[in-house]
Amino acid sequence: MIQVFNTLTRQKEPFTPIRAGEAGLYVCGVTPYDDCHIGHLMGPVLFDAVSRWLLARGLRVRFVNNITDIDDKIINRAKASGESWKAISERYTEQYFTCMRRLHVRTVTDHPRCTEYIPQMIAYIGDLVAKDRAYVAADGVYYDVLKQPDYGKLTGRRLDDMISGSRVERDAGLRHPADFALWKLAKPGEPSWDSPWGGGRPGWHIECSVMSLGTLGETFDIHGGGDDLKFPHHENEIAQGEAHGGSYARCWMHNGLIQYEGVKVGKSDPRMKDPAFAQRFKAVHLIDEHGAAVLRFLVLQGHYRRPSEFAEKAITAARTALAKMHRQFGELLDEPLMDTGRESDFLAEIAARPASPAVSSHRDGFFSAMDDDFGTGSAIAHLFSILSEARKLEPAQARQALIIARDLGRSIGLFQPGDGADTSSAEAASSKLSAVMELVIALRQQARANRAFATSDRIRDALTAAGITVKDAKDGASWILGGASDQAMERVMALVIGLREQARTDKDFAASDRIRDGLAATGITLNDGTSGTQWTAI
RNA sequence: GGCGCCAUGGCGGAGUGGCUACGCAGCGGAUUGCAAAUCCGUGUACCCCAGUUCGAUUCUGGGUGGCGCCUCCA
Repeated sequence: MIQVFNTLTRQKEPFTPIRAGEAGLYVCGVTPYDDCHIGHLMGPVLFDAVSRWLLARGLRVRFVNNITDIDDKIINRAKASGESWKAISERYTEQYFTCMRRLHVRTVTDHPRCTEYIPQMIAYIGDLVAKDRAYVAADGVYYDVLKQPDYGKLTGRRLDDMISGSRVERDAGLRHPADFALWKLAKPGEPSWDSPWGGGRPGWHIECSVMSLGTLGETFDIHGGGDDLKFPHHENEIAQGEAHGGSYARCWMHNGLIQYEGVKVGKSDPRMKDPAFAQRFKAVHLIDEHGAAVLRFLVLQGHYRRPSEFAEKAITAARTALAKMHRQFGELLDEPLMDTGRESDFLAEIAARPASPAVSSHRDGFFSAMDDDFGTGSAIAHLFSILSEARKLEPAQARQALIIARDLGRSIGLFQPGDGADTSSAEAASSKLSAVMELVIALRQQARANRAFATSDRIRDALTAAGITVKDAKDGASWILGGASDQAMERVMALVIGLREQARTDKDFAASDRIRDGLAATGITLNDGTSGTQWTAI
């Protein structure tokens, strides 16, 4: 039995689908008007894990993640840049999709867009007006909050408090300051759709109510979104939804937000004024820099309801931990995913595999952790324990245990084929090239100073083969890269390792250590194994 | 002013009325030319004060501190 924490009731409740064997999940997506912030991916990653688990537990899941592709922010951006609002929203929507793909978010079934639902929205608003739950004002149609006796029930607030509270401002045209726009009449030059109230566009909130109705029905199982959307967005969705159809989402799930050094990194965070600070939270940048697997692991290691710390230290710790797992999986990590249409069979099959008592007990622990409000952090802890157990087992049994851990992880989107690259050297290669080249040039200069021209020429030849041209000048040497940096890195490292190998063969350990130390200073470590020396970049 | 969340060992982060996750870092040892990786071992932490209890980090009340929302936000 799966338990889910419902924000509406503030307690865990057994998950009982409206239609047996099916689950309807709606998670608020983005308004695509700017580069994707890592916070925008929290919902997709977290709810993808939720969705995968529901699938694994035998439910058919319809997972809707909307795109609010028309909004004031997009229009303002278009006005400022001269680009069309359509081009802007399409570009950033595409970026959002790309980030999701890279983060292995695979379970979303629908991405409805606002602009595809305009007629339905107009009908919906018309219904609210007809029911006297909305009214026409000078600049649009507004929802009448006073007609909703329990308005504010999701976040436990009362209308009176909000007025005295401060920032809700009186507007002469509205019946109540908390009334919100369902339809906004267009000003000249703004995008506009015809409606009974005049040309305009939908207000914020209405799109989610209408698109969830269109995809999942009037009432559905789970509505998710970021913690900051509780108010006013979700509160207003509930108001509309209940005014329209009587009942709306049954269960509300809210994910914690991204923070840096304990403080939320949001739109209006003063720190965001620093371009360098803003840059580090851009999704594309983070994925490039740290790898999707590491980020997914970091997020899943915590609990979905709690904030997620994205300080450098936290990311590094996540990478180290994941790298350790990846190393232990070895080639098992890259084995293809099981092709299974019915996830539950897959999970049942994992549960049925033979395992040592300790492994079996942690496998059970994984199931319980996930069933209890999707405790991914605790579930991952059991994975670590299985790996730890595996080290004590005979090779054949150990392999079985590793496969169990891998497949459990895969049930929530971890350990995908190719993930190893995110924790290995390849990613970091290009940025390290110039640091290593500095060392290589120094080694060559030294060889020349010692009149060891054989070594010096060997270095130049190897660099040439790597696509690097060396130029000697009076005041030192410089180099130019002709080809791809990652390939050059591999070759240069092979050269450096070869040089060190030579020194070791000559028992010149001082020289050998100078090379190791020089590399270590640039963040590259060498591992002398039985099959040769491997290198790893941090 | 209103509503809510959280306080766990050096750090991150689960969890439980008594059996003290997990990861990172640290320390000791094995291994290694030296390292790295790996392996073995190692740390009785739970904001403060009352109360309930045989027993509380875990429950109740109060306090303190941090954070979030009440404006745009995922």
